[in-house]
This record gives sequence, structure tokens and C-alpha cells, in this order.
Amino acid sequence: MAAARKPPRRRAPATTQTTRDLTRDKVIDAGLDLIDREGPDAVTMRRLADHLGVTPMALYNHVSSKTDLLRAVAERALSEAEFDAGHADWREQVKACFRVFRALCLRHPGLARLLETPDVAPAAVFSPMDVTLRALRWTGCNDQDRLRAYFTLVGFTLSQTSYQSRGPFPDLEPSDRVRAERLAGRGYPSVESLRMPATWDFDAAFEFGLSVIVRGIEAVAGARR
Amino acid sequence: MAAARKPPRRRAPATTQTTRDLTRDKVIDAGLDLIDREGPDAVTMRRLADHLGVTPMALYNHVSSKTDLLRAVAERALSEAEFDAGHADWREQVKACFRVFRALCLRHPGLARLLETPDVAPAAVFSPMDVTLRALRWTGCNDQDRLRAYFTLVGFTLSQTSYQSRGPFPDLEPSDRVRAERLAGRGYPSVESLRMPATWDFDAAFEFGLSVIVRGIEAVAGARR
DNA sequence: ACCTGAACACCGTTCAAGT
DNA sequence: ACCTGAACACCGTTCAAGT
Repeated sequence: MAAARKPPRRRAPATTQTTRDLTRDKVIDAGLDLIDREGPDAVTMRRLADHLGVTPMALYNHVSSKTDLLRAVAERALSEAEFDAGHADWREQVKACFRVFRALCLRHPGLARLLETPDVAPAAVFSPMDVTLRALRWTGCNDQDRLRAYFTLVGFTLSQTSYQSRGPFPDLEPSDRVRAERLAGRGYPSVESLRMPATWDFDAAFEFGLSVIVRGIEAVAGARR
Repeated sequence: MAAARKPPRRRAPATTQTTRDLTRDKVIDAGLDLIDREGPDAVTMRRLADHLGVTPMALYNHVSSKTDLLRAVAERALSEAEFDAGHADWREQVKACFRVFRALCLRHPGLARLLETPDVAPAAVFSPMDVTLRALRWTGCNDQDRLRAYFTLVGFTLSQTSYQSRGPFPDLEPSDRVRAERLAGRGYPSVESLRMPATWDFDAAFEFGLSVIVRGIEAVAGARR
């Protein structure tokens, strides 16, 4: 619309091109903006183009496909974070790493789902992996077990954050689901008899799971050593 | 195509209607078939209708929306399983429950992704939840911690199975990703120095994570008691 | 009550054309 | 080199019409 009103005037001699000249950087920035504000489903080539005041096909000059775009967006988001907290104790180092990971996923709703999607996970996912594998050297685990431990941690973290990021749909909150089902409840006595608080504490739930996994790694590593 | 060739003949007097009379059951069965054979992305109202020899809109007589269909498909798949193995020891009971859960997700590729999708998770997800919460009574954990432990277990299981179900894309297998990145590797020394087998053992990785979480629950519960 | 056919408002992407 | 516009092959779903 606005583009149609604008006549094809000659461009000024290389100065003050205002918001002209689409670049890959601008496309990725706009993609991250869009995903942060409207969720991952809102990221559409057409919507993104609208947002940039350009035709959908203009994006393909800077991005080879939607998958390429999403991978670049995920890479940019991941590059914000420093996963190495420099703790001497491996338990604290691992916990700090995944607290950063979680905070990043919550700051960019939809990032978790992006990282779970095949093909879009960027090379930067190896950054928290590297920190974790290094810390886990102190456990005495072999290479395979350290990698298995990492996948346990990252799977837990991604599933918790992507679950939380879907909110605020009240019916998805654990405590509400439990309550809703209690009303319709038949056949799930241990679920029905749960005594739950009014709101679910996602932070505490994450810390609980993180402690469980770290202590579990400690126990399993000790048994195998 | 085949439907167009068929003239609108009168139906036989209530006998041998062959494959006539679409029912909700048939729609759900066909949906599960389709998702099992071609993956969750193949489940499309139009494709499913084609598969049933019917117009896309005919499905809406038995299913209120695509979400409704997917939820029903997930419910049917979940109803196949018995999560309660009747173990006396809570650790073995929990492990058995999630081994069944995992086997179910692997038998129906795409089920894991369905269960991770908001709104489509059916009420039947409370079945493994009930078994787990009951077993965890033996740990002495309070209601909140038992639920947190359940979410840790289910998140881990879903992420592992949905990761595995995306295969067999060789570039997604952990060991291959690691190897691929090692080549392009810069800045991830602990990743690059990994000594990995040629193929990734998903079963062993799952058992490792399961042991880690169960022993972690044991340790955390003991500390809080 | 159940199904069809046309239509609507979307997708990602290709291709030929403009500058 | 970069962008546009029309088009293609898809989506889920609405609506009016048939039987």
C-alpha cells in the first residue's frame, strides 16, 4: 500500500538512505522482533515482509528459505547469552548454564520450539553443550554418558520452557489442568486428590527438576566409577 | 477421482454398505494410520479426506476441527497402553511407566509432538500421571514435588522420543551432528574432543536419563524429608 | 443427517519481468 | 543486484446447496 504510493524516485547519492536497503541483518532482526512479540506462529514470510514494508519475495534476496531465516533468528538469540559462569564446582556450573538457557528461552518465547524443530537448530546450540561437557568431566563419566547427561538436561529445559512459553493460556497451567480434570475426574484418583496451590510456580518447578537431574548424574556417575 | 466416476446410485436396503457411512471412529482410525505412516505433517484435512474417498468437508460432520481430530487421535493412541506395571518398588514402577510411554511414542511417530502441542493433549495424559504420582508417594515428597518430578520425567521422555522420531534423518542423530560439527568446529573444544561410537544408542541414552532422574528424585526426596 | 462444490483468507515458493 | 507482480500448489474453514 504505502510502497505503491511511492514513485520510483532516484536514490540519493549514497547518503541518508533512511530505512532503505534491506539487508540480511534487518530481516533477521525483524524476524526476532516478530517472534518475540507475536509468537512463533506469527512468523510468516508475508507478514514479515509487510512488517518491513516490502514484498514477500524481496526477503528471498537475503534469506534462502523460511528455514534459513528461522535458523538465523535462533542463532542470533543464542548468541546473546554467555553460558559459562566460571564456577569451580561442576554442579553449580551446570545449573548456571541451564538457568541462562532457560532465561534466554523465556525472554524469546518461541525460541524453545525453534530449537526443537529439525533443521532449524543452529550451530550455536553447541555453546551450552560445550560448557556442560567440560563441567561434567569432573564427574568421571565417559564421553557417551556425558553426552547422555547433556541431552537429559537440554530436553528437560526445552520442554519446561516451551510449555511455559505457550502461556498465558490459563488452561495450560499445570495446576489449572489438574483442577479442571478433577472436576471431570474419573479414574485418576492420585491426580484428583492432589492438593495444589492456586498458581503454578514455574521457577520452583524448574529448580526442582534441575536439582533432581544434577544429583542424579552425581549418583549414577558415582555408581559407575 | 474415483468418487466422480461413481453415479449417485440408491443405497442398498441397509445391508452391505461396504465402506460407506463415514463415522468418527473411521476418521480417527484413518488419522492415526496416516500419522503413523507419513508423519504428523502429512495429517491434513484434505489428504485425510482423499484417503477416505470423501470430500474434505465431509470430515466436519464427525470432527469439529483439526485440533479435535488430533486430540482424538492422540487419545486413541494413548488408550492402547497400560502404564501400571504393578511393581512394588516405586523406582521400578516409575521406570516401567515411562518405558511404556516411550515405546508408545516410538510406535506412533508424531505422537510425542502431538502431546507437546497445546490444546491437543487429551485427557488420557492423566493416565501415566496418575500411576507416577501414586508410585511417588513412597518417596515422601509432598504433592507439589511429586508433580514437579512427574513433569521432569514426562518432559524428558517426550523430548527424547520426539527427537528420535524425527529420524531417520542422519544429520539429526547426535553422534553424527557431533561429527559434522567437529569438522566445522571452532570454539567448542569439549564437543570436538568427544570420542563417539558410529551410531547413537537411543535405548541406552533413554535408560541413562531415566536412571539419572529416578535416582535424583530419591536423593532430593531424602534431603527434604 | 450427511455430503458436495465453490469460495475465502491464508501459506511457501517459482518464475518472468522490471530497474 | 535487488525488487515487484502474477502465479502455483497447497492449507483450514465457512457457507449455500443438494439428497
